[in-house]
Amino acid sequence: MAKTLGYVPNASARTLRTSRSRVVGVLMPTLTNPVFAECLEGVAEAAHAAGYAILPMTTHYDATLETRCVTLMQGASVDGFLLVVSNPDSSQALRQLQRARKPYVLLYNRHPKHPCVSGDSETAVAEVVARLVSLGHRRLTMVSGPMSASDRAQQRYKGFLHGLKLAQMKGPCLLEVPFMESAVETVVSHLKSDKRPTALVCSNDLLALRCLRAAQLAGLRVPQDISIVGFDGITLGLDTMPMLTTIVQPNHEAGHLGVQWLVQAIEQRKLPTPSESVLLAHQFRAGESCGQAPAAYPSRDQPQAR
Amino acid sequence: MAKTLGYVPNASARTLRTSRSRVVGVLMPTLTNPVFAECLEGVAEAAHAAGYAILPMTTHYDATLETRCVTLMQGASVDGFLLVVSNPDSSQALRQLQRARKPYVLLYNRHPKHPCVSGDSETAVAEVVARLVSLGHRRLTMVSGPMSASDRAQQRYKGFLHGLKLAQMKGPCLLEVPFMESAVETVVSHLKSDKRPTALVCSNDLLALRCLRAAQLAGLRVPQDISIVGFDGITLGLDTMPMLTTIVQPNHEAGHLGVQWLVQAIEQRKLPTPSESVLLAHQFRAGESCGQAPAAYPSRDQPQAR
DNA sequence: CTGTTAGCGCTTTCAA
DNA sequence: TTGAAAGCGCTAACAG
Repeated sequence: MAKTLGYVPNASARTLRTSRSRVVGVLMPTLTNPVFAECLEGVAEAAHAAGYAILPMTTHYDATLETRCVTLMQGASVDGFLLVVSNPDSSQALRQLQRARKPYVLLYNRHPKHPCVSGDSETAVAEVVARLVSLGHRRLTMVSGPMSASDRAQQRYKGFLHGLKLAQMKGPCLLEVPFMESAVETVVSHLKSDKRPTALVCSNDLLALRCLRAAQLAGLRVPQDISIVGFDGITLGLDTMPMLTTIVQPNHEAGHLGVQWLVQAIEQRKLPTPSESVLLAHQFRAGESCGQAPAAYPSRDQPQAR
Repeated sequence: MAKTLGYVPNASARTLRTSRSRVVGVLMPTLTNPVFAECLEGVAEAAHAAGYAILPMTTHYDATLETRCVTLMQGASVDGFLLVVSNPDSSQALRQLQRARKPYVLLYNRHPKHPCVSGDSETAVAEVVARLVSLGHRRLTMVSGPMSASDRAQQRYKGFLHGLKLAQMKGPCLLEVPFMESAVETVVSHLKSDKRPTALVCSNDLLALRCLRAAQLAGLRVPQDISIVGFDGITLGLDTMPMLTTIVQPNHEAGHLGVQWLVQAIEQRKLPTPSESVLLAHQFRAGESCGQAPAAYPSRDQPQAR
């Protein structure tokens, strides 16, 4: 028969017969954070290139939902999973996948007992701290979302502590702000306190953007009065004023790699192993939100010449 | 037999038998624009609630890709389509769907011959223009992405023209900036020109954020020296400094409605019809980027007291 | 009303 | 090398 005729193989029949769906499930906390949206685009591209479809779901950082979604995806008989979980250690969803011996790869999470594609957040933040210190900053605050909701926040905080220690500075200051709401006010009041920091290290770019606003609301100029550094490298950070200084992670690429690894595993009928985990290189983007520490100690009590 | 036992029906077998996959294809220009990401979340939620999975793809405003993706999705035998196309009028992909008599619903697009869930961009922009005029603005520029890439841009521009006409103003000024790159510089030089506008009406929020930066680079204070209004109501606009004035569209809800309509059509085995198209109400968010027109004509040649 | 059966379109196996 | 046939798990139709 002429195959020039528009013949399209029936995916369901194939799946039924081979018990392989050529679909990978993708679980992310949210798409509202451009980091994940960008990564998902990468995933979609790579999956498509490999002849796979994707089934994406979002969990809003809710571990219960994670489990529910994974169950749902299993029902849809996906061939493998790409996940960003809240906490690999305690994740019920991951345990479920391990029990079922389903291939999966974690994105952004980093954990010795799971196959992960991630950046080295800890080192990156430590480097940023060193950079800030060399610019004369002595009072740093880390601004973070809820630690419990994300192992990345934890790692980044660890990096912060590490950086401080290397610089032989003490009194780590952590500002943990609630999720979406009122972050700005919290930061503003922190910045109005007596011994405010000269630099904010933010655990992600979305938070950093809010800090940019908070600083200005507090009457501080960025970067003259206070430096602000983000983490993630979302494209939007390029258009803020001042342009956000941040650590850029290859979001797109992370998606690509995750898919490639997972697909390869699926086709070879083996599980991705933790030992093959990939660390992606981060990159510092100078931006404009970060500068020399103000000459005077950043307080009203003792103005002081250079 | 005990159904308490973990029985999970096999989706492929069911699809094969019933020739219904319970999957809807979702086509969007990009996920990097939070508007679409938010909408996709709405779609995902509603689809899940209705027992459907989604298959999302992005086209990057490329009509050729639109067609290719739709073909791909047909191959995956999705039951229906949710699409944001560049231009419904000329869309090859839509023609293909019509020929195949596949149920589909357009999101954000607005066209009399297609089933659409959209906002009334035209009216909304005209209202904004009226608002600006009542604040004393007489020189407005519309900043838009490539008109050809999106019917929304066209409608918004139409609204702009309409608004100007109602206010009996002439000399519509349009600044069409290239896609991602260099938008900022283009705007900066526009703002440095002799008779610069006192207000920028942006065809979307992402562009408005760039204008915020451009204005400041041009040495203008927002909103004292220039007002800037966006369109879309992305969450990020709440955290800029000044907070973005914009028209908020119910992105989440648009996704919900689209899914509900589509699913209903699928289950009743009929096609969504253009006549049932839904117009969603927009909402004005005052923000902080918009104010009274500067007392003096906005130029260096004649400073002038209030 | 309950239980049995044919067949959806594909792949894989086995016979010719 | 090519071709026929079985069967994946489900649902719809039909018989008991």
